[in-house]
Amino acid sequence: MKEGPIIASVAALLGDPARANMLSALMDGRALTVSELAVAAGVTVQTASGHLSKLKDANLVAAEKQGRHRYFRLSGNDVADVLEALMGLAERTGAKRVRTGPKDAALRDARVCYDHLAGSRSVELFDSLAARGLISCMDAPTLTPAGRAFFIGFGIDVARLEKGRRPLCRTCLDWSERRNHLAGALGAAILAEFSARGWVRRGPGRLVGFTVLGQEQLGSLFGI
Amino acid sequence: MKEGPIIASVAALLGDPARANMLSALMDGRALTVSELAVAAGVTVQTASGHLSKLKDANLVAAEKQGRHRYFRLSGNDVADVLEALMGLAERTGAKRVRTGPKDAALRDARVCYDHLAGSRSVELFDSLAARGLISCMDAPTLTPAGRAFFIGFGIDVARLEKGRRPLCRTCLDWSERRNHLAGALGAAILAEFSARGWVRRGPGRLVGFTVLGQEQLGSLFGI
DNA sequence: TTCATACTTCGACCATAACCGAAGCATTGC
DNA sequence: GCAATGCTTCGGTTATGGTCGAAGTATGAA
Repeated sequence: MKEGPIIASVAALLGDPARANMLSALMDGRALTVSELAVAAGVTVQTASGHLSKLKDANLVAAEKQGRHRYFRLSGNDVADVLEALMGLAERTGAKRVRTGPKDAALRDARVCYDHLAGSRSVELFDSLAARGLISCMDAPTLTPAGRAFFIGFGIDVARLEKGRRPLCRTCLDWSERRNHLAGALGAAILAEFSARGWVRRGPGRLVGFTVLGQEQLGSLFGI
Repeated sequence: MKEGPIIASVAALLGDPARANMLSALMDGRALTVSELAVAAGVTVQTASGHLSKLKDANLVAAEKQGRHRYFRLSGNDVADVLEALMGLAERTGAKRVRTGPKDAALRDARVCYDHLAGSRSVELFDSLAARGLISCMDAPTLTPAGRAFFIGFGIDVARLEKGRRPLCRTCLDWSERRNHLAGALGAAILAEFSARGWVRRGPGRLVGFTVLGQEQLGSLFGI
């Protein structure tokens, strides 16, 4: 029953403000350089470098060298998921937010969670997909034949996604809504397709805004 | 975008080995005294007392006084969920277990997650319920009319559960299986009923063992 | 080659907090 | 009442780790 320490080592890494800020900055799925992350965390580069090597040793982030830059990204979707879950817990237990910005409401509406959509719009989308029988849900959500046809028609190469190592459908507990939204390869592909169609536009950080076109299409296609 | 610190304060609390051990000990849903938790964490009572007041201030645990004892329990299911998620992440990223005990395999099979079942048996149960149309799944799992009838027949007072503040069905990401199992009021009620029927027996800590009767019934009722 | 940029390593400093011994309350039992 | 148990508070020690300045390495540009 000595599983305490195993979680402590990971949690301790997330428990430092500087590292937490860096990981938060990475939650939009982009890869950032050491200097960018240093700014995000409000520390010097050498401090950031030290933090990042610890995160790398723990496999929470992955590094990629490109010229004289070194790009860091989260090592996987599950890291983002845990961060979301921690935000939810912090919210529920009333950990005081340092400074609740004006972007907060917009973030609750729609944001990026690593590589897929999160926020109230995303939860509604999940509901709609399930209600229309495009997705069925066992222990993990599954794409129905109807859903498969729908998304192929929508322009998503479902067959390619299915070939990948990554599960097609996953649930992810939404930080602000405390309900599930769709993650996994399909979740990522949907965001990519929305973006390609000009339905959404990336804002600073994790922020995502739906365009007028996007709002219309979301309404007519999914009834949201 | 300063949401880093908000998660850092919670994560820092989980990041101390002594506190992590105490929280792990509480994951079986029981309430424990300060002295018991001190033993579990391997520290003196006064140290444990200090840790517990911090956890209490952060609303991660709740305290209840009974005579000269003070009982602590997790403040909610979501705390246990986050701990499970952290264990999953630690597992995936290869944080070395300090000492992988012989109970490990048994724990993967069936264990308690705060107040409901977790482990491979639990995931299989969820699958079976969904496959039989007793539960349908939108963003959160929902009890179907057939499922409602089934569980009433099973001896669970579904109406009473529905009246409570707590959601009837919830998913919880299984640490060992990395798939969802059933949580929420129904999940808790199922464990209670299994226990009352003598299908399962609590072992030390989070361990749960299925009795011979339980195995048979699980097979005939759910095909597991 | 020389310079500039991006990053890492080293060393020293400092603050936080984990820890325990000792003492102080509170509750129960005798 | 007095003793015993369970827990909390206080004080002092210790050490872990976050921080930055300075120096070192690697890559790219002039």
